[in-house]
Amino acid sequence: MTDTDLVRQLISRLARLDGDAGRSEGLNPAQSMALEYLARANKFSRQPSHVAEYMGSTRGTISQTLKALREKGLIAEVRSETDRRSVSYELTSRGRTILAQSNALNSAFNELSAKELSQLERSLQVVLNTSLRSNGLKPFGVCKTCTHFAPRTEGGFCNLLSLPLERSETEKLCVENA
Amino acid sequence: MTDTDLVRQLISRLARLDGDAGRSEGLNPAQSMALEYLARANKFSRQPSHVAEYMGSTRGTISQTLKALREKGLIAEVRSETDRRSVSYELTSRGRTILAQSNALNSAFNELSAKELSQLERSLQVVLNTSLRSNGLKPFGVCKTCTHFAPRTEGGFCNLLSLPLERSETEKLCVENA
DNA sequence: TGACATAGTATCGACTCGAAACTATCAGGT
DNA sequence: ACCTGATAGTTTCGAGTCGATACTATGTCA
Repeated sequence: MTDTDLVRQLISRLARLDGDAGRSEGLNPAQSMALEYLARANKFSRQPSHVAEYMGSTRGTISQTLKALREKGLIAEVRSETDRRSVSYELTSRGRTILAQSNALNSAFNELSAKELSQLERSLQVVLNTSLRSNGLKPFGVCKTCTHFAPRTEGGFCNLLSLPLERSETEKLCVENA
Repeated sequence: MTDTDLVRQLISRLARLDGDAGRSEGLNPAQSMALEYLARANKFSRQPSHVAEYMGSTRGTISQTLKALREKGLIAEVRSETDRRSVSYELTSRGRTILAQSNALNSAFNELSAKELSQLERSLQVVLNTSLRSNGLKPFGVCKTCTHFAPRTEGGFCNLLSLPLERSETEKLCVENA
């Protein structure tokens, strides 16, 4: 029983508590996670394959999860105009409402000081990025932190997609983040 | 998008990566967690109802999970001699082998210094205990940290069960921990 | 000897999950 | 224009989770 084993088990238990929070709203952990991802991802990163990559799952599985969320009226399909195979999802107003309600774990974090919380965030981020890299998975960081991002007075610019970004976009998750 | 939301999402992603580690051994996250719990719990805390409490699940669900682990030959049933309803489980040698192999996330923690790791452990423990308390769940801490524990030169003594504890027992999880 | 609590199991329906097969669409080369 | 192959999503399968409910067997207390 090492220290890292202990931390791993703490993380597992916390994730279970957190995932169970959405159950009262009729969501299981996978559905909560997909909904949260869609809420945080930018408009280039809301396709089924992106959700699958983020969650470390397969397109087939995520197809089912998105179908469940769609039938519950929490997300809506947006078809691409340039690629007729491509589908994107966005939260309905009901989806946003549900999401805001399922944050049971949040109050527990108040026990930590602002400094402890930011230290916690940094440590978890380091461990996550290392694991993702060693498993060949994408980081899905926010635009601001990306190597393709160039800051502008208002918002920024993505050098990979050659597109200007509004300020709100720069806070969102992106598949292309590197 | 608050800081606590971010930390929650980091925890979810890490837990998924960690849970998936056992899949190559043919275990799903729930099975991994139950196996890890049984490996860490003391002999008074290895009954199906204890596993259910630890995992925040129901006896019915855990009954199925334990059945799967039993059929895979990773745990063995031990019937109580004093209460014929009661069943307890312990790891087989095969179970211990499998458990030792499924620790994919561990190397990522090497990125953190010893100090950062212990700080991380402390913060997570605080948040977990707060959440558990506010949800009316048991902490499942190790004997050493329990209010019923009295240290002795070799091991200790449990004032609740009025039983001496070997040194190795004092490092194990207990249902009665308070 | 009840009445009731407790330990565990079985079953149901909705869902996850990986794997594999499948459809539709797009892109490159000839 | 045509064929080939890649890509985006969906469907289906079997094993399993999960909560809820109903069930059996055993223990406890009056």
